[in-house]
Parts: sequence; structure tokens; C-alpha cells
Amino acid sequence: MEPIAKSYEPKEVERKWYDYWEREHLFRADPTSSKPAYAIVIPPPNVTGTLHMGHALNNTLQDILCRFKRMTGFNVLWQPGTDHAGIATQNVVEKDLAARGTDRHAVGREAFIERVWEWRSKYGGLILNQLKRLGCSCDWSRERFTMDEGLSRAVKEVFVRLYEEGLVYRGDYIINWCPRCHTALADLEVEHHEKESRLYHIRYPFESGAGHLVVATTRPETLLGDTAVAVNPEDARYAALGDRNVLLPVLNKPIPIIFDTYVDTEFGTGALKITPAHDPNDFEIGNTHQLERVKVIDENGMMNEMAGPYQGMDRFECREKIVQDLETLNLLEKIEPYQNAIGHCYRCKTMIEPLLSKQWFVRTAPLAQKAGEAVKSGKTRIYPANWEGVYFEWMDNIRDWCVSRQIWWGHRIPAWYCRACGEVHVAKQALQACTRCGDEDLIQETDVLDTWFSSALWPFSTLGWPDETAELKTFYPTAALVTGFDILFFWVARMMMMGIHFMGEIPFRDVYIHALVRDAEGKKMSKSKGNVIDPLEVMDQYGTDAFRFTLAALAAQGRDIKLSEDRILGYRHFVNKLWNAARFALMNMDTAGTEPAAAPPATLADRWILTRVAAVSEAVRQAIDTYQFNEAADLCYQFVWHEVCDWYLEMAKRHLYGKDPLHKQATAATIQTVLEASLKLLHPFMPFVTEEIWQRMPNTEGSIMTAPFPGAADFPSDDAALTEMDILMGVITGIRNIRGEMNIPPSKNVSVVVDASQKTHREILNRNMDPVRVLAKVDQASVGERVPKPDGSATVVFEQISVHVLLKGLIDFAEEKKRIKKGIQKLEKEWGTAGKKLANHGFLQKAPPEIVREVREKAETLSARLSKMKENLSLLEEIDA
RNA sequence: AGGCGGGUAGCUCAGUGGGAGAGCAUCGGCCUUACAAGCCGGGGGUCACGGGUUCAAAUCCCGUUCCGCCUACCA
Repeated sequence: MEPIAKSYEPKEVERKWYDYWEREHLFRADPTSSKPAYAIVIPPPNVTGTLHMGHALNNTLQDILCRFKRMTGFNVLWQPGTDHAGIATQNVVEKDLAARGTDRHAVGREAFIERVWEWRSKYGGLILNQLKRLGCSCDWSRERFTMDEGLSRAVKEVFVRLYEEGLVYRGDYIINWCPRCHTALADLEVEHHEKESRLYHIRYPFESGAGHLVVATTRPETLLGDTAVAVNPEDARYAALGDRNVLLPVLNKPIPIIFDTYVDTEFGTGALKITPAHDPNDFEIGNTHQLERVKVIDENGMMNEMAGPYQGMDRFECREKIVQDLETLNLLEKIEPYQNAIGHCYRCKTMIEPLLSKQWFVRTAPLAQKAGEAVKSGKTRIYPANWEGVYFEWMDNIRDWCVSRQIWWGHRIPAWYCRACGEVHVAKQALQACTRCGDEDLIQETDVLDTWFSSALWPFSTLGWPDETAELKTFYPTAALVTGFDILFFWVARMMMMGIHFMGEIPFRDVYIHALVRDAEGKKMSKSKGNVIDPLEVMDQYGTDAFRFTLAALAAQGRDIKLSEDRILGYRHFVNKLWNAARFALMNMDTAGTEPAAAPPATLADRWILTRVAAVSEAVRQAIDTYQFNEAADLCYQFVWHEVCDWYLEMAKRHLYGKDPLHKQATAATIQTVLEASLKLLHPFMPFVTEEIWQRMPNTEGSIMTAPFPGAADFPSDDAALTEMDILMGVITGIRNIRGEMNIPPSKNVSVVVDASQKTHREILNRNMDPVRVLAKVDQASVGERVPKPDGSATVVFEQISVHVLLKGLIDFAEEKKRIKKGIQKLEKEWGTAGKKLANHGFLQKAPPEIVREVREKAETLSARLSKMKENLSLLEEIDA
């Protein structure tokens, strides 16, 4: 292996180790393993997709979980794959056709679908390769696609079974129609945007006699399809109307006035025009009153033959014209500005047209009830828990799911119609003949299923269902699902419903909902806003490990992530820090040898760092297990940088550079232990750099991926070392503080006199004066009891220890007095609050005893420190005087 | 309209009953043989505002305000 470079260069390293992991089959799951199973199914990215920040975060978190679980002894399956993304993919290929001057209708259905498959085989793997760059440890040998043979079989099976159970039906309903995509959309696929709009007050003349009824509407063009006007039976204004008719303006068609409590007397004029074929509420009212349904707008958003003189006009054009005509007829009372939320297609942003149409639906209520219960009972837990409320809200108010789509790319609905008798057959395969009339002329339904129908089966369809496979047995239910909240309803809720219904068991035990990645201003990243940060560019610039670590460190629960490049830069520095720590360690292991020393590590630093690594390992395990990725990342960061590098390695240098071979070896062995542990702790976050270093280390075997994750039991813990080290750090920091404030250059050594009133403190310091000398740049040092403050010294007080730094000729008395006064002020404030508490009877009586004891001890320490500092101050003042 | 989340240092954010923290930025000192992508030290906060509960509140409750998001069939 080539000599270790001064700074970490991610590019080649990343490719090298990813290839190695794949070559060694380290991502492979084993359905026959005796280890406990841990499975995650990937939220399948669209085949049309390219990696964006959302994917990067989502998959980084999953990879952290998978790598962590492998290292803690689980048989891990991370199931990868892609989604066929019906409308999105069809749009892409259609755009391509348009560029060639043709369209799908000219090409024909079969040839078109063939083209989509071609497109998919050419570009569909793009995002998966990008996931590999991110380091994702998916079991690629099990890659699935929602349209592949096995999954298509599962889709058919589910559809047919639901139909047989009466949970799938076909019927005439108002659906959301996208006139551009030419398909029905589920309620969820409609985005509502607040729009400046107008409320038109239109006069509907009475059929008989004079006068009119004024109706308020935002959509005057739909009046052509009105089949009634409704008022509230409680509304005194209209009580006398009886069963009169009004005349539909322009068309002069008589329509009845009906009474329905749905009508809000407060809104508009209290009279509501009813258009059952073009409004979901009107449709419902039309049903109860058995009104005729008159469709006046067609699938292209154009007025049809029922629209009389307006036939052939676009719906918006018609609106303008009809308003003009109403004005001419003196039937327009007024126009008010109005704001309302209007539905748009989530794919193409075209305004939705509610349209009466024959569609396939899934009856969701019975499925939703069980899916709700599974979370209520805690069988599936949602993290963070506040999403449970959102989940319940949706499950409790669920409406039937319109699953048919009038597009070509997708699972064609397995239903056949008999041309002769009209019988509908739902079956897994085409029938030879109609079972009712025996006719052989059967035609298959042309609609396909909503993309989310197949995604809803993902946790079991990918494992081989409906066959009873070893995979299903081992990995279902899966352990965790990691996803963004934006698809909580689209996907998570539906997987719950389908999983429980068909597997008889929840699809996953935990659902972890992570944040959305926004730009540095907190705006949603979008191409149109131009504020998109491309994860691939970030990886190029900063390295994948730094990027992944940033995402993890920012992934606090319950808050969106504002991604700023500063943070990524900061964590790149951390990667480099780790790299250099390893470089240092490796250089010294070379010279010290790597066999564990004969004598156990005896220095305070060794005992301390091993105790710390034990505690940190445990804390990191806990944090990852509870999805606190930011906590885990931060623990690693603080530990590696500020404990291992800043303190331990600095203290270890003395032995490494010293002449005692035994100490040298013991220290090298501890460094090896601590470095190995650090690498393993960081591996789930930074897979590449940790593997690179791991492979360079002596005495490591195989990949770090298969190394056991550190735990508390792996290291000797020694609580005394923690308190001793606290003392030592306090003294060193104190001296450094004085040096800094007094502007003593690092090249200049100082002498110190330590006055410690406690015997244990004196012992600790006497045993560890060498590290103090090195780390605080001290030449002469002595420790004593009740040592008088030397002339020309600056003093820092820590616990009950005074450290006098001799600064003959260097000291600026005014500065020193200022410094001490500042310190006294700070302490007095703290002492004040502690004293207040202790003077409070309520506190002494009601606070837990250990808290009271803590405060009391603190007050004592503070007061001892304070008196020492004041003593110092008065000494200084004497000298000054 | 309803619901949810947020307001903590200049910036980005942790912290959810007992010591206000991190990273970046900033200021001062350092080319100390792992690392200047570094080392040492300093400064900086009325924890949005008002009330309440509690011995004790950034943390729990109520209200106000600002920001963001989600859901919704008042035309």
C-alpha cells in the first residue's frame, strides 16, 4: 500500500472500496442465516429519477441503520428497487416522441409500451448507480422493479382477491380529471393552491312569474350542466319558494329548486347551483335528490355538445363568453373578488376538472381501520410520534381510492368485458369465453392501475409473495421503514393497509419519518426556483463521507434540514482530522510494534480514553437504535476530535517519543484499540474513509463492514480515571487560559506552583505532572499544600486548587486584576443562584435529595474557589499599593 | 377553516423540569516533527412576547405574535 497521504482524497478511495464490498458480496442477505433478521425495503425511486437531496438523506439514513445492524450481529437485508412511476415515465417518453414529431397515439399502445421499456433499460439504472456512489449497501442481487414479472403477478393477485372480497368495485363517480395527462387522479394526487378568483352572482329567473333567485359561483361555465338550485330548508328567505322552478340562464332550461341542509346560509346568497357531473359535492346532493347528471365538459377540458352554443370552446374561454352573455342578458348581478383553493395535477400543474366518470375504486374503510389499529396498539411505531396523529386523522377520514388511470404505462387492470352481454370478468388471466353468455369476444380493460397500487405491496411483493418464500419467512415483517412525510399517505398508509390485509401482519415494526431537505433559506428545493443543490456535485467537491456525515448530523427529529455548504465543509475537515489522526497512529505503530504490551496500560490517559470509548460506544448504539442520528453523529464527532485527538493523542506523544519501549508499546496498543473503535463507530456514517484506514491498519482482518460494533463491555471502564482526568484537564486548561490572556507565546515555557488543599488532588497531580508540563508548556512545577502565592504570579482557581503561574516581568498587574475580577464576577453569579436555592425552604424540602446535595456541594466548591480568588486579588492589590 | 412544527449566540441548529451548548463566523496568540482542512485561548445569548403551574421553567400549561408546512367538498 502506498504511503499515507497528508490529506484525504476521497475519489479513488470511494470507488475502490465500493467495488470491493460488492465483489466480496458483503451486502448480501442470507434467508437461511441463524442470525436475527433486520430488513429495510428501500422507498423505490422513480425510474425517471436522478438523485436529489431527499434521496440522499433518505438513503444515507437507511445505510447507517443497515451498516450498524450488520456490525451488531444482524442478518441484514436492504431490499433495493425502482418504481415504474406511471404518469411520470409516460410523460418522459411522450416528450421524446413529441421531439420526433409523433405521439403515442400514432405509435400505438403496444409499440409505445415497448419504447418505455427500452427507455427504462437505457436510463432506468441511473439513480441506482447514484445510490452506489452514496455508498448504499443494498443487496443488489435482489433488485426489483414494480413492473417486473414477479411484482406484476403480485399486483394481479391482489387486485383479483380484493375484487372477490368486494373491496374493489367499478362505478360512476366524480373523479379528479387532469385534462392534460388525460387520466383520473386520486384525491391525494391533487395539489391545492390558493388563487385569486372571482365570485359571480348570477340571476336565475323564475320559470313562472317575475323575479329571480341569485346564485353565487366561482365557475359560471358549469351552469350549463346545472340540474337544480339548492337552498337550505331553514333559510327563511327561501322558505316560500315551494316547488317552483328556475330557468337556467342562456339555455332557458327549467330546473327545480331543492332543499338541502348542506347549503350554508351564510355563504354567498344562500342559494347553490347544483352541477352533479362537475362538482363532488353537487354529485352527492344530486344522488340524494336523484338529479340528472349533465356532463358539459369533456376529457380535454372542452365544452361538449350539451353546452349548446358554447360547444367546442375551452372551459376558460367559455367562462369569459358566458359571463359576457349573462351581462348582456342582465343576469349578472355582481362580481366579487374571492380567494379559494383550486386543485391542480401534482404532475403537470394543470387545473383539475372534476368529472363524472366510470372508474375502479378500492373500498378502503375496512383496510384503514386495521391499519389504524396497528399503530394505536403499538405494533407499528411511528417516529417521531407526533406523526401518529396525522396518520390517524387520515385513516379515520379515508375516502375510497380511485385506482384506475387512463394511461398506458402501468399494470393493466386484469378485467375483461364481454362485448356481447357486457359482463365484467376480473381474473388473473384472460378468459377463453364469457362465463355468462359463452361469447368469445372479450376485451381487456384499457386502464392501468395507479402507480401507488404496486408500491403498496412493496414490502412483501419484493420478497416473493404470493409464493411462500424463505425471504418472506425470514424478513417479513421488516424492521424499519425510513421515509419522508410527504409520502406518508401515498405510500406508508397504503403499505400498512395492504400488508395487514394480505400478510395478516404489519409490514414494518418502525416507521421513521425524516425531515425534508431545504435550501439554506429554508425553501423547498425545486428546479424552477433554481435553488437545487445537486448531491453528486457535493460528493465530488467534499467527498461522500463528509456529505453523509453532514446529513446525519443535521437529521434531528421533527425539523426540516436547511442544508448549507458551510456545514459540509466543516465535516470535510472532520474527515480529514480522522485521516490525520490515523496517519499519526500508523506512523507510530510502525515504530512501536503492534503487539499488545506485556504490562497493561497504566497511565491515566489510557485508563481515561478506554473508559470514554466504552461510554461513547454505548451512547452511539442507543442513539442509532432510537433514530437520533444527529445525536449519534455528534457523539462521534466530539469524541474523536476533542477527546481522542485533542487530549489523548497529545498525552500519548510523550510515551511514543520517549525512550521506554514498554510504555511505547503499551501506548501504541491503546492507540490501536481506540482508533479501531473510532473507525467502527464512524463506519455507518463514513463508510469509505473508515474502510480505507481500516485496511491500512495492522492486525485488522477483512472489511470493517464485518467487524463487530464496539460496546461498553469491550473496554475496561474505570470511573476514577474520569474524575482524575477532570482535575488534570482543569489544571492544564487553567494554565493555558493564563498563557492566552497574558499573551505568552507557546515557545516560552512557564513555571507553576500548585496549591491543592485536598490530598487526593495533590496525589493525582504529582503522579501526572509530566502531561501538565507537555500540554501546558511548563518547565518548573511543584505541588503543595497551603503554598503562598508567589510574587509576580497569575492565578487560576479550579475546584479547590490554585494554580499560580510565575510570570516575573511578564505580568501586567492591571490586566491580571481585571482578569481575576471578571472571574470573580462570573463565579459570584453562579454562587448567588446556588445560595438562593439553599436559602429556599421549599427547595430543601421538596427537591430530590440528590439534587439538594449537588447544589450544596457546588455552593461549597464555589465558595472555596471564590475565597481563594479574592485572596489573590487582595494580594495583587497589596503589591500594587 | 382545522391541524402540526418552529422562533435559543452574528449564521445554521442541538438541548424538553435542576449547571445555556455545538459547528461555522469573529477576536487574540501560534509554521508545537498527524493535521494551517491545524493547535491554544477569548468574546458573544432577556432561550419571540405576556401570564400561569412548580421549591425550581429555554423545557410543562394558557394566551399573543411572527414564520413554515400539511389537511379540507363553503359554492
